[in-house]
Amino acid sequence: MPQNNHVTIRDVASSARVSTATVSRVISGDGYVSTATRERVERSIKKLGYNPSFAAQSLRTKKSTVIGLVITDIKNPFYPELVSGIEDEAQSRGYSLILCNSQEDTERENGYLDYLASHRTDGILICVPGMADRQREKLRKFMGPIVLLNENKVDTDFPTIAMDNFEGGRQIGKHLKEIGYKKIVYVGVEREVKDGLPRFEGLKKGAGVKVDYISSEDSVGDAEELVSRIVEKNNTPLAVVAHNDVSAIALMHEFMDLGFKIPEEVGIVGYDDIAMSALVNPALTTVNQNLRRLAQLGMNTLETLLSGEKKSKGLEVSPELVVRGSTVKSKTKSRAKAKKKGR
Amino acid sequence: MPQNNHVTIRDVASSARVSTATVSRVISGDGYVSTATRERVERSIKKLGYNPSFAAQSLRTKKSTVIGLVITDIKNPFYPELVSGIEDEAQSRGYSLILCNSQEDTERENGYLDYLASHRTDGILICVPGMADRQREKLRKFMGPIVLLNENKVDTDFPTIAMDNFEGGRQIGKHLKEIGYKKIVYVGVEREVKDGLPRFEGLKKGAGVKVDYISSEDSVGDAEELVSRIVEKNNTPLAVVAHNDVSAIALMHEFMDLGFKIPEEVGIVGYDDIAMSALVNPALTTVNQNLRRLAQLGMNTLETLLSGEKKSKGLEVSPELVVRGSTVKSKTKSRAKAKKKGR
DNA sequence: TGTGGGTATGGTATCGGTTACATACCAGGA
DNA sequence: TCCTGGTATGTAACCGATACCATACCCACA
Repeated sequence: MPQNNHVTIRDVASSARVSTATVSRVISGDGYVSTATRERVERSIKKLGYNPSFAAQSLRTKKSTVIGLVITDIKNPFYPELVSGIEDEAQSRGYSLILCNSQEDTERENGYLDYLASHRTDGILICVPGMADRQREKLRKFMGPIVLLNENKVDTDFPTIAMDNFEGGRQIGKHLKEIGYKKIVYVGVEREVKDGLPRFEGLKKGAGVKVDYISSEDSVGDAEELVSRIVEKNNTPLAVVAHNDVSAIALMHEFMDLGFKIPEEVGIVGYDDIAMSALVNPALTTVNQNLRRLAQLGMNTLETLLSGEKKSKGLEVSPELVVRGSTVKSKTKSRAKAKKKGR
Repeated sequence: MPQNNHVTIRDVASSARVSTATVSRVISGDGYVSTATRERVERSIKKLGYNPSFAAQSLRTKKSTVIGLVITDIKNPFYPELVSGIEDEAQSRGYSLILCNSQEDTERENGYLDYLASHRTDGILICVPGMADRQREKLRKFMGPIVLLNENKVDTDFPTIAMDNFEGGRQIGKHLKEIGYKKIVYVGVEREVKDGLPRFEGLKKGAGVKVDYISSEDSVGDAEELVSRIVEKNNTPLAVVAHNDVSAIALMHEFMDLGFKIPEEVGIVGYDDIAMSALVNPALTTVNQNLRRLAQLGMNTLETLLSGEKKSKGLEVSPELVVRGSTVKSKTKSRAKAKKKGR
């Protein structure tokens, strides 16, 4: 741990024999500075190892170049891809992120929102279903733009980047119809009806057949019980469409344990296209939500709002079906080899 | 977006008819304030919706209550658990996190370190193998404590929380020996020799038999090629120990594709115990690194350093073997039902 | 020669808190 | 009665940047 006291703009100024104003101009890059002076100042900065104080800058300019990202739980495999995308977008625009893991806890949400307000965070991205409703008042008080990600168009007046769940369902339905599944079961989670309903509707539309809706309380915990409920009422072949990949993988393995052949007797479809879906056997047919695009649109919207414009709201991201072995028997080895790096 | 100008401490002061000093005392909770005054001030704060400016506080006190967490890539399934744990620990101690996804890019590491310095971040947690070596100088310049997580004891003078890789390897070896595997192959990734070597040594020690070391460039990408190399040189039954779960799952499915029976002909062991490992079929035997504990120790160490103490360094976290179906045929259905919530 | 605009730089108030110091009151002990 | 120390509150300097304003120089053009 080196010298306790920081190098300030004054130190740089006196070292370069100019005023602090000039140093400030060099740093920010606007205003007039002669080339000779600029170079002298830059040398001093490097020599002294000067870093401008973010607190002082932020206090004076009332900008923080920090944005808050509120999610429910980073351990949920849906989020890392999104967080990573947003981090990239933010980084390239000169913003940094404060990560807020709300864990679906209203208290924590509250605390974080106060915290973000205190920090004069320039803006907030929220990807927590239903939070906008719960925290309506606090959000309204926040000065600065707020963008909701993956929120079903609710009655908020915040700009929203939605996912086209209907389209995702429709693509699944169309695919299953083409393969020839006559019997389709949709397994949804009660907490997620808002996303699930349009998917279910899209699925029916795309498949053109009747689709059963089975609802569970928890998406993974009771795979065993869910599967027994399904096989009790239906004959194979049938297709099972789950609300997310984790759930789909649990269901798939449960079916396999019971001796069902995948995909001949039971086809399985997930949602999200998490990394693992390409690695299980058979690999999972699923829907890629294009989170990269969600991240981009989210940051774009936030940035245009930041620059003062009143932005049109209501963008939507189209998902894309990814067909793998859990619905189609591959002739060759079609199981995707993920190119992810291990730790 | 409400009023553009923030409520300041002066607004509160005049509303409560006291000085700003008194309001400050109420907020910070130290110094003398009479009960009557305190209540009056608190009412004003609530009424006006006052949030102290973090920038002003931080500028004056030279503390930020923010710590930087540097990792390589949040998409790597190893990290979410760790990040989540650290976020919890930080939160409960009153700190917030700035998440730095370095993506193993030296440029980005550099940029982030400058950024953290500018922000007068109180401390830094680094969980990027090898980064301490690369960034030695920049880190030394940073005023404020730095703790390295999961770094093999290198020749740094930073406090380190290490993982006991030898012990993890030893537990795997002991387990495989008890089951009766005579032939063991360790698949490691070149970039990860530092973690891998002690594991390999522990594995030999625990198993008491010769162990082959096969090294690959990428932990997942070339599962097919790796498996063909393994089966070419070895007869079943054999056990394959991979450097991480993602890699192990890829290898396992490759073996299954080729018709090998798991675990009778080929036993598979991973490392990390990521969420998915309990959900694949057969479920993966692996080593839980106890990241929760790592997070706790990391934050503890950082906090004692923050409070000025010169802390002893060199803590170590013990891992724990988790036995599942990929090494032991389960009589009953032993596949763990993960209780994680889906999205 | 005077004027005006572009260029270069410095002086200093200001952002919104914290905190050292000063002030003042009150009670109890010498 | 005076002094001391605990309690309660106010005044104002300060943290480290930015940015408005002033100053000064140079050169071109009328």
